Amino acid sequence: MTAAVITTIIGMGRWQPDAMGRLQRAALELYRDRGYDQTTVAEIADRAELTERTFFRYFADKREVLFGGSDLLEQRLLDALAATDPASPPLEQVAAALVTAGEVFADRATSRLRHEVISAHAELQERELMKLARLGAAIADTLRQRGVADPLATLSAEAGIAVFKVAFERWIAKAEKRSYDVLFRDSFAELKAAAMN
Amino acid sequence: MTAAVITTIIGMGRWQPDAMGRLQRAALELYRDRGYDQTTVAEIADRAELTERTFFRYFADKREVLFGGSDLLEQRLLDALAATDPASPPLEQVAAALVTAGEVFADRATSRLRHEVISAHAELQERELMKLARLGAAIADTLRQRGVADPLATLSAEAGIAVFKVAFERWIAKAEKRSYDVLFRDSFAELKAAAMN
DNA sequence: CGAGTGATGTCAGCGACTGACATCGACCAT
DNA sequence: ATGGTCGATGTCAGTCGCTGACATCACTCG
Repeated sequence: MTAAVITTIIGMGRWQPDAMGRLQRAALELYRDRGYDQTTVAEIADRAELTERTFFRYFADKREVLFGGSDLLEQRLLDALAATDPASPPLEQVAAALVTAGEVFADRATSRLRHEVISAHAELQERELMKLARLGAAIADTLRQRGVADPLATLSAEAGIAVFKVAFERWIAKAEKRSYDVLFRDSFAELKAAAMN
Repeated sequence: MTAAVITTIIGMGRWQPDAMGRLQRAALELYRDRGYDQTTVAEIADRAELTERTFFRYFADKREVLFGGSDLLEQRLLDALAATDPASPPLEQVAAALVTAGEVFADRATSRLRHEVISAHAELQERELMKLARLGAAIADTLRQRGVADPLATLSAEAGIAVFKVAFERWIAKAEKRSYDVLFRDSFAELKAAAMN
């Protein structure tokens, strides 16, 4: 392990370092430049100086290469949720956790580029929706473990995800300057206002 | 056209009638019995006494064959939304429309079967999430056309969809006897309560 | 020094999906 | 009636996503 780290740092091992990262960058560039469906996995692998077979060892399919960060987001989110006051209203717990989890986002320009690529292709949107749904399910699970009954647990999780989607879209909108947490809190306040009638 | 209808009714045309319906039924049965990924499109086509090529003329891909009703749902939903009071709070408009749109659901047993098949396969869940996302986008568009500003329009649509998902899942839960509209209204009330803190 | 390991490559194959073209009853105009 | 058009289907060949089985070979460790 130590030796592996050293060869990674020095970059003189049998293989060039960071194969996964090379694949991710190659894919993002090609998807951006030629479009998702005009790009073959073989081309991605070529650009990363690897083979198609190796691509599929790192990523389950052609879409997954764009969603490397979602495990990290989920972990951060669940940690943040665990740190909230279990006595506070569930929706407030979820909102607080979603604010905290925003720390893991890459810089705005990168997030914007990635989101543009995803928005341009239905298959990629489907995968993104799936990641968010998993996130919602994980939140709901945690709430249930904390004693929140259904349907409140599921509803709080789903509503939180809805606010998250809106806040994230606002955050990467052109010319938007406000920070993610400001936008999230604003969107959350708007949801509460909308629900009070 | 008249002749086409007659041959369809009598069923003596050059081809057996209702090719699309035969494909849908064959697919649902095979997905249920052998699982989605153990079923090939060629097998579905065979059971429907058609060819693979014809399958792909009716459905864009192997998943889409399970989602024939979603255009109808969207149409019904937008009609219902147009019929609500534009002066009422947007979230109330959305909720009212989602109650009405529930009329298009097939009987509970069929919905349950279809949902079981979908729940068993991630690829199918992705497609379902995409359909719901499109529904949400259509709702938000209509609200904006009616003068509702963003982010309120998007938030109302997304929150409505969240309630819909929860209500639908409850509706098809084992042993559930209450009607969809009762469950929707109950879930909606729960969301409002959750947001009032 | 030899055995084992792990990241990668090679190869063959299946199945989803597509474009181009063929078929052939039904329908229509003359 | 006759010929021409049309529309739903079939045939065929090909590309690409994805997988299992097996090979390679620098590196590591005993």
